[in-house]
Amino acid sequence: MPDTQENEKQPLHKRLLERFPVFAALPAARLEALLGEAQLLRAPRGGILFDANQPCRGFPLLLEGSVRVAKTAPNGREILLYRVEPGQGCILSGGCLLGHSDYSATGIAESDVELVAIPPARFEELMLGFEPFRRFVFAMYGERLSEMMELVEEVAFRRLDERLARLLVQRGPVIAATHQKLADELGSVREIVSRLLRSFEERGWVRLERERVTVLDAKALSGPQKD
Amino acid sequence: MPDTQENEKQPLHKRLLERFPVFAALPAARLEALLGEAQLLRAPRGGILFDANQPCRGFPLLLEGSVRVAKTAPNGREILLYRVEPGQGCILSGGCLLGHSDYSATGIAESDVELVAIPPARFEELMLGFEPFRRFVFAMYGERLSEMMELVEEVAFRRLDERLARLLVQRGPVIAATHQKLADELGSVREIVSRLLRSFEERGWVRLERERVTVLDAKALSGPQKD
DNA sequence: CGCGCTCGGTGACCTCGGTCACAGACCCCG
DNA sequence: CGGGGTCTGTGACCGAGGTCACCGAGCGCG
Repeated sequence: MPDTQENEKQPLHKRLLERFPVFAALPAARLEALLGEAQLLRAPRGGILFDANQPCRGFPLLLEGSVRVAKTAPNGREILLYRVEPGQGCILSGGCLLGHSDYSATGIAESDVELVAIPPARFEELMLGFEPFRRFVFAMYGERLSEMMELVEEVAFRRLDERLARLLVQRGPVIAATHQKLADELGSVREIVSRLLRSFEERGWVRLERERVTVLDAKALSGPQKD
Repeated sequence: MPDTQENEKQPLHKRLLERFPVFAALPAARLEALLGEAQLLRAPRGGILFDANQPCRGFPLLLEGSVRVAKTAPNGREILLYRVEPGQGCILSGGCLLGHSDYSATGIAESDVELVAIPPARFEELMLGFEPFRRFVFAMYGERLSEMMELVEEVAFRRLDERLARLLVQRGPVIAATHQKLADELGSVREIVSRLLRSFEERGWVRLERERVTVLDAKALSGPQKD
């Protein structure tokens, strides 16, 4: 089946399927047509993919890299809402394609990013006529929604040390990030994060180096923060 | 109970269309079939419609009353995520129907509630074959999602006095609720809400009576809270 | 090498919001 | 009318976390 007619398309075709197995069920002809109209976009690390109050021009499917979707406060503080990873689409775009409103958050490339943007008309058509894709998009919505609800709960009720600890644990044994970046995930400020990290270090739970945090005792970090 | 169905069905048919005009486009036969399988449910004020970690048995369309969807913290504090009003469906249910996960929040009837529950199979079928409904559900998702994102921002960055003030303004000139209930919307506690309300009253922005807050100066409330 | 930048550490200080403990105030109802 | 619930007002206290100011350590680079 894989007859190459155009040099560029075939690898893309493959990569898309790799990241989005849902398209395997799409008849070859339609997939071909889809890829013909979709554009492959790249953005460098730090590039702004979308911003509050911008319309959007296509539904993005992420192939490579990761996108940070965050809210920014007037005073410069930020909070991470969620990350878009390869194999996921950006849900916000979906909402704004299907509907009405503009983006209400900012999307920044955390690393160099490659994505396929499906033009609105094609997206509509897919949603309409390709059930697996619809299911895929729906599942994503559902997931994001409950993530957001979790996040609300966390921000409303959990203390910052707990939240930081959880962040460290779930982001693996070695985190390469400045304290500022960690603060920007939590919606806090650098000094506080530094302070807490320091206190974790004093208890032997982590090791601190420049731009790097190493988790030494995940269990203690996960446990209750009383002292 | 379901042998009076003939009597019940006709008004129900009408009421559903009234609240959910989207069904006007559904062929009469299919609507008939749908209503045949759907159940009309009622719950008294205060009834728990769903709870964290419960599966769900149908997609609810709210006809009457309002449902409070909230997260509860172990220590008893609560925060309102959103309200479901007549003419809306409960989005969480959608996610959990289409997918996987259980509820991650609690739904409580704020007043006596009437809803039509569409069984999963019918819901699937509607989503699949009835484009306006699909669009309706999608739009709801998008809307809730951005509401949740707003809420995250608000909880993370706004002070409680601002949030309370906004709540009062947007809930109309007269709010009939205990301070405790207001606190439960904001994710705070009674004493603090009382304190803030008192301070609003001292500035002449509201009038306080038992179980009632009257907004006197919406503009001042909306304005910056500095002083 | 020395300059300048980014990153991290720290202490003083403040404020918002939560906690506790009560005391009236209001209200329904027996 | 009296008494027990619910609602609200309040004061003392405290702790988490934000703000400010500043410094020093590491690092890249001409």
